[in-house]
Amino acid sequence: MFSERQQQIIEAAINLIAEKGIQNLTTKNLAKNIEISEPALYRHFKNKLEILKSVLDHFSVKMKPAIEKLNRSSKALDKIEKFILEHLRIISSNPDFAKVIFSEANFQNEETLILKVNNMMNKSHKILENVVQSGQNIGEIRNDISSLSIVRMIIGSLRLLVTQWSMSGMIFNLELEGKQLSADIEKLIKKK
Amino acid sequence: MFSERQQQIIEAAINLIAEKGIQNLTTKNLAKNIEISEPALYRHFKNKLEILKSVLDHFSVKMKPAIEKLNRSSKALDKIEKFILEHLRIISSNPDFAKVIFSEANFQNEETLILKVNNMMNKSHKILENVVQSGQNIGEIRNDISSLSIVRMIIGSLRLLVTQWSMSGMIFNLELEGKQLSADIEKLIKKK
DNA sequence: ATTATCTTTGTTAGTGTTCACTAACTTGTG
DNA sequence: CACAAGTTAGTGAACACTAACAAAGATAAT
Repeated sequence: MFSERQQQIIEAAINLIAEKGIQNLTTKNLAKNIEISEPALYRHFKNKLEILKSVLDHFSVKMKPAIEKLNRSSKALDKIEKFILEHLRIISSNPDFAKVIFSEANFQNEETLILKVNNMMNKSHKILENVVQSGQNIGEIRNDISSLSIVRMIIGSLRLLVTQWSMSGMIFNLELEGKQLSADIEKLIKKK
Repeated sequence: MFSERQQQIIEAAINLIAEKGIQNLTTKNLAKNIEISEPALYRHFKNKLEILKSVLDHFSVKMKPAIEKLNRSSKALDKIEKFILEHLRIISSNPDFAKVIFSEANFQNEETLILKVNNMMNKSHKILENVVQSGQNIGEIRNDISSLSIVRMIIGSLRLLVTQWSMSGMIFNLELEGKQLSADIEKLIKKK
């Protein structure tokens, strides 16, 4: 799909965003980062917007395993734990991703980018909601609480954890902290 | 503290950010919005950074009641409910705030702005953590779960709810949805 | 096998636009 | 007549992007 040069550009773009935010992503910085001239970028992407779209696609591909691995578990609670830990594992080993996630909101101006981000978010929310609902149906998860609230708490706390990790300069072990969070969530929503 | 003109500029800045994101906040747009010339802005603020700082200060002042009202309740669970509902009430009646919250992350580049945002967040997190901990101590809140996890779930789901409300174009009733969330959180963390 | 041509990927130099901000001057008010 | 608050005109810097040309390899005709 993407040529080597294109991948190089995408990765450089992510680096630049992670370093100093989205406003650090300029064609000048991008070109300097991979040591080609600025116009050479336009041999590989139509314009800057296409680069940003490709960053999101790259992002979405890298995050895929976090959802695909869910089916390997049979229990709902195990799936939820995997959902949390796999997300954190991927972010942990691609720390730049954490910063790009927060820049998402900065993409506000471009209609197509907003749509892309919304679709990505909605997709994983729906998958998790299905897991929670079927867990409630088979009596694994308490059903005196709406699945929507449970999903909001899981994804909300997950996102906040990543935010805190990123803003703290990544000083704590994200995956370890995630295990604690995951265990606590399980305690709360498990049906006794 | 702020002159009338300064307040007018701050409010216009928030409008612009809410409308099309932080990159929509230009001196040109700001001037046009309040129908003065661009240089006139500099009679009231040293530069654009000072305007952004003032936006955050304005924000912080407006959000204050959400925390100050906590003391009127005696029970921890009531305080948590108030924490959630007051935040949502303020955001609900100042819808532009929701968008500005997400632009927070875009302030990345300016050291002083990051500090301001971090301080604001940390302050309310700590207050809520104290509420949770004393609730655990007096046996109102279950203590088989760390207060950190509980706080993360409350604030995480609160932020996500606001994000979803804002991204959906504010199509649902934020306060109503907040009541549901608050009730569900209470069910989960209440000691029986 | 050699030559001719096309395509890909790069370069240097420069475009117009937008940005935050300033200089210098003006006007209204106490 | 001092001062606060406005104006018009314009600054250099940064931005995304383009025009024109160069080099090198692949393809194809002779």
